Amino acid sequence: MASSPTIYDVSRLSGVSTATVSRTFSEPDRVKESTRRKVYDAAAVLNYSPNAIARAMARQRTDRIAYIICKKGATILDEFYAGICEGIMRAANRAEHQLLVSTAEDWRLTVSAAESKQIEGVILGGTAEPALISEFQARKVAVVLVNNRVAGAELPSVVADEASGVEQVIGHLAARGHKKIAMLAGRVNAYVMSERYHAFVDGMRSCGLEVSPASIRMCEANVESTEAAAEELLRSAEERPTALFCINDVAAAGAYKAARRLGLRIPQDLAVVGFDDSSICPLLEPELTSVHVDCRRMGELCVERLTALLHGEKDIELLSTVPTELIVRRST
Amino acid sequence: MASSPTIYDVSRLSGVSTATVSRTFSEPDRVKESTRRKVYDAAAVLNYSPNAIARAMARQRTDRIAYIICKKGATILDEFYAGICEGIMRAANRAEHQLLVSTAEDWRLTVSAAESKQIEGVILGGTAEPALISEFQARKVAVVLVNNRVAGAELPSVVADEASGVEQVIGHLAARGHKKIAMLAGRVNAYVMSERYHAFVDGMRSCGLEVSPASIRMCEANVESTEAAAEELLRSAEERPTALFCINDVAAAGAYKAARRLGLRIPQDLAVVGFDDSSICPLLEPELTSVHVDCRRMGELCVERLTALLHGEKDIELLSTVPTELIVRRST
DNA sequence: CTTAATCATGTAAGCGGTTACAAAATCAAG
DNA sequence: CTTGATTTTGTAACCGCTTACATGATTAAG
Repeated sequence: MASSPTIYDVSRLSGVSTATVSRTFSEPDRVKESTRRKVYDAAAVLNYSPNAIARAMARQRTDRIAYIICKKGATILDEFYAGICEGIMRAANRAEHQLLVSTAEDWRLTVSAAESKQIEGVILGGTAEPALISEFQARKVAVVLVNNRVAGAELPSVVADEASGVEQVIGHLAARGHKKIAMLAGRVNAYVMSERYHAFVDGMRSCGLEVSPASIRMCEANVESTEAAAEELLRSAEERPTALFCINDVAAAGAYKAARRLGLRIPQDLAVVGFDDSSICPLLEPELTSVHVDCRRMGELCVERLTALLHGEKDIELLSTVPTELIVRRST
Repeated sequence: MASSPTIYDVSRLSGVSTATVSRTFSEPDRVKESTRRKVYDAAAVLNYSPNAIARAMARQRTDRIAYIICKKGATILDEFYAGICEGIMRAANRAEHQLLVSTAEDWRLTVSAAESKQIEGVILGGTAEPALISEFQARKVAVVLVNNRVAGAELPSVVADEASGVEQVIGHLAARGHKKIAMLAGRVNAYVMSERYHAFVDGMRSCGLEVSPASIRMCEANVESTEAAAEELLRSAEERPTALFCINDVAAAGAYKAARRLGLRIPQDLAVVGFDDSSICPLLEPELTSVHVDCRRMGELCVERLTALLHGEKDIELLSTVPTELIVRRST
């Protein structure tokens, strides 16, 4: 760290007061053109740049936000949350926010860490514990949810347009003549799960297709579990579904395996659709049709909402929805 | 943020001086048991926790580090770098470091951001520009490299034991009777590329196997490119290789596609091995044999090295290697 | 019971900025 | 050339914590 030049050094060298130097850097318009030049020159000579810590201290404002991923097990490794993180990073950078990233292993710890680190706003990704949320609110930390909603709480949420995504899927399959469409509903996240589930049921109904209870299978969101569930589903004699809508791409990979084991060809015997359009889609064979979710955009929106909250703006949109788009590939 | 309680409030309520309160929180042993209790009690009543910013200001030490991913295009979305990030996050948390994550789109910006944000140490992931590194060094910011090495620079590097991983691959294939082993060398990262390449050549030699120039194909590290390259490689009549060592798992997925197109069965007609043991391995059909790299551990080691540097320790290990392990699955 | 050494605590001066307030400079109009 | 309004600059008091140094309390040794 050595001893970097301070505002005093710049003040001395440029011959103006420290107040003026300070103003030159934080509100350049409030200082006369000629002095501004002098200050900039001196700063350049000294290689000075303002100390963000001292500034935060004096301003009583840190411009610091955090992104906390609330999901057991996977964290930033989850491609979806990483995509959101990416968007948050970019936007935070532009808005000159400092970004701290962490996971919510233990919400007590998380809160106290946030407290001592003087975080002003927090973006909670995934299924945030209500206790965590209210703890933040009690401490006047601005909160934005992403990929989640909490009924009643007056919190801005950023989500994907799950309903539209699911509709597109069903529309696409129906247009291809599929009537028996089943759903493989891996348990990913309470909010997402529920959205996609209801959208599926509604979508089927509005297309005049039947939803038998047997056509929806719940399971864990890993390959083994989804493979087993898919196999059961495809085996259930009666009338084997001709298309399978999977709650996410990993579940679809499980379905692929089950299909292969049962000797079903994709897409001839069975159409498969995933969700998220993650990087595995083009790697699978055949390439997987999936619903694209612009998670970077979601991250950016989070920062926008948070910034609005921090600026005390009124009438902040409480629900921001990012469009989804079906990417048709060779699995349908 | 409201106005949180300060050390003065605690001082007043507990009846001791601010200095004692401060000591109670930063060096509890230097204060008598009974007063310590009083202070803790008062702090609990007020719900006080020390302000990290003020502390950093007074101590002239921020305990703040950054992880900068130096890779065009992909960033935290790259599973490998995300894994490292995960490890860094955990370790930084334990060491009570604040962690800032960013990408090095433009190294000038990156440096100046780091400067004003008072970062004490930085972990550079991937191929860091030499200019970036020396700029940090000039500013007395501790630097640790991960997944990269720079000749001559006296910087701690954390890498995976690529050589051993490649050896295990070749040993495994040789033991299964493969003689014609080819390499699909997608360009991932200068350091990694070069390590795996040389390890391949050396490993083949030491197993007494021949490396023809035609048996190594270079290409970009995406599916399309690797698929095309693999197809060419497998078509080159002469003597078709019976095993394919791919520089990473994505490249292996490309090889899968090429094999399928050519009607080659995996593993009967062609064995395929990847590298990184990423989450796609168990999703592919057949499941992909790959070299596991413990990237979380790499992240943790980075923080350990960085902490050592910051503590001014001497004799810091300049090269830390994380073991790799071949995970045999059904593709070989 | 001193005296010196040790331990525990208090006083107050920073750390590097910001900003309320006051003073000085500049400008426009009479 | 005044006068008042406006712009620009300076002075100095914080922001919340740490820590060098001084002081008071305690303990061990003589």
